[in-house]
Amino acid sequence: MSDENQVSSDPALEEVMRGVISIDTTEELHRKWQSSLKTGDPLRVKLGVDPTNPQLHLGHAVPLRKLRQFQDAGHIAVLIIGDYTACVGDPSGKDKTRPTLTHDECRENAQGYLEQAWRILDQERTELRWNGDWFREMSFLDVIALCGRTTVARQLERDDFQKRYAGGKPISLHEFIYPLMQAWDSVQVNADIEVGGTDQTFNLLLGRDLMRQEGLEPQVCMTTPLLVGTDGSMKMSKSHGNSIGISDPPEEMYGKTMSLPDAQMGDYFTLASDLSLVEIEEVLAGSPREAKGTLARTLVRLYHDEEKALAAEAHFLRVFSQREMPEVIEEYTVAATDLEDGKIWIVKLIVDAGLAQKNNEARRNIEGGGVRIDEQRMEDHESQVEVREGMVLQVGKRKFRRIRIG
RNA sequence: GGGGGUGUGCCCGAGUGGUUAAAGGGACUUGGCUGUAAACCAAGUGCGUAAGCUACGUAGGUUCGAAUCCUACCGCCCCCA
Repeated sequence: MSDENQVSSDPALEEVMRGVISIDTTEELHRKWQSSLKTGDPLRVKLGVDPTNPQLHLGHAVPLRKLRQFQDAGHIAVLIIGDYTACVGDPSGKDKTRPTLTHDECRENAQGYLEQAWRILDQERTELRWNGDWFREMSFLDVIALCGRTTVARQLERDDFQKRYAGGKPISLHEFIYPLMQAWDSVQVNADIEVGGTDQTFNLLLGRDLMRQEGLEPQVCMTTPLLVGTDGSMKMSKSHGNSIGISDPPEEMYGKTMSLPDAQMGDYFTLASDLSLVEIEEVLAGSPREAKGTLARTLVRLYHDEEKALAAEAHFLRVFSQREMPEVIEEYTVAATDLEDGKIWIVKLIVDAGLAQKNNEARRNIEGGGVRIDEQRMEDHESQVEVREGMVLQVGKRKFRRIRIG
C-alpha cells in the first residue's frame, strides 16, 4: 500500500529523478529500484557516448552527472564508448548527415573524453565498455539480421527525419542503422536503465524493443532535457559557439555563465549544478543578478574549487561590473625589429598580439570604438602608436594584453 | 532507366547580361543603455594600410562585360518505372 509513498520519499531516488523529463516507465523504475534495495544488487545504468569531440561541455555533463547520481546511490554506471557508432554518426536531432569519424580519430578522442569524464564519474563504480568489442565480431549477415529488427516506417516517424524529408534534405541509409547499434549495446550490457538527452528518445526506446526480443527485461529509459547554450536558444554545442567547457578556465567559465539569459538559470541549476532542489528554489526566488552569480560560482567550484570560484567572481566584478583592468593580464612582447622609431602600426599590433584574427577585423574594432591603449580610445586605424613598456592594449570589453618590448 | 527541378556569402534567402562585394532576415562583432540577462538604439561583418585581388556547385565557352546566356561534369530533391 504505502509502497508508492515509500518510494517517492526516498531521497536518493528523488535525486536521480531530478531534472528528468520523462521515464519509460516510472513503474518499472520503481520496481527495479525496490528490488535492488532488497537484493543488494546494484542497477546497471547505461550511457553511450560517441567521442566526436574530446572537449566536454556542460551539456555533455548532464547525463554524466545523472550517472554519478546513480553511483552515489550505490549503483553501477555502464559507460559505453561508441568507437563503432561514431563511425556511423548519430542522426538524432540533426538537420543533416553527421560527418563520421574514422576509428583512429575516435580512439584518440576517447582518450581526452575519458580524462574529463572521470572528473564527474566515480571510476570505481564505472564499467567501461567499447562497442567495437561486439560490433567488430559481426558478419555482414549479422548486420542484415539486425536491420530486420525495425521498419522503415518506424524510422520515418521520427521528427528529425520527417523534417529532413519534407525539407528535401538527404537522409543516408546508414543513418537508419545507428539507433539499432545503440539499442544492441543495451542488449550486450544488459542495461537496467539507459540515460540520455531527449533527442535520444527514439534510440533509447528501440533498446527496449531489442531487449524484449532477446528475452531480456527491457531497460528503463530516462531522458534529460537538452541544455541550451549561452545564447539561450540553441542546444549547447561547440560548433554553435555557445558552450561552457568543463575544462574552461575559472574566469571564462564564470563569465560565460553570467552572459546566460535569465530564463535558462533554472535548467542550469537543476541539470548542471550540485545544489539541492530546495536551495535552488530559494536562490531563484531572490534577485536574478544574485542568482546568476551563485550559479556561476557553483559551476566554477564544481569543476575547479571554491578558491578559484571566489577569485573568478572578484575578477568578474572588477573587470565587467566596475570596468577596471584585470589584475592579471596576458603579456605580448613586441619584437624590437617590428618597431620604427619606437612606433608600430596599431592594426599590426592588435593582430600580432592575438586580439584579432585579421587586419580587417582589427580595423573594424578600431572604427567601432572598441580599441583602447591605457584606457585611451584609439580612433584612427592608420595611426602608428608609440610602444611603451607595460602599456595595456584592450580590444572590446574582455580582451587585454600587456605590451612588453623584446 | 525516363522526366522535371535545384545548387548564391556563417545560415536562410533575393537577384536572370553592366554603380552587384551581391537586397532582406537570422547569426555574429564593436559601441550605447544594463545585471557580460532581456528589450532597445547605432555602426559593421571576403582579403588587402592602398592600388587592387578573389567570390555566387566544378570546369570550360559566348560577350567589351556574366551570379545571370551556352556546354559538360558533380551534388541534392521530386515524379514515373
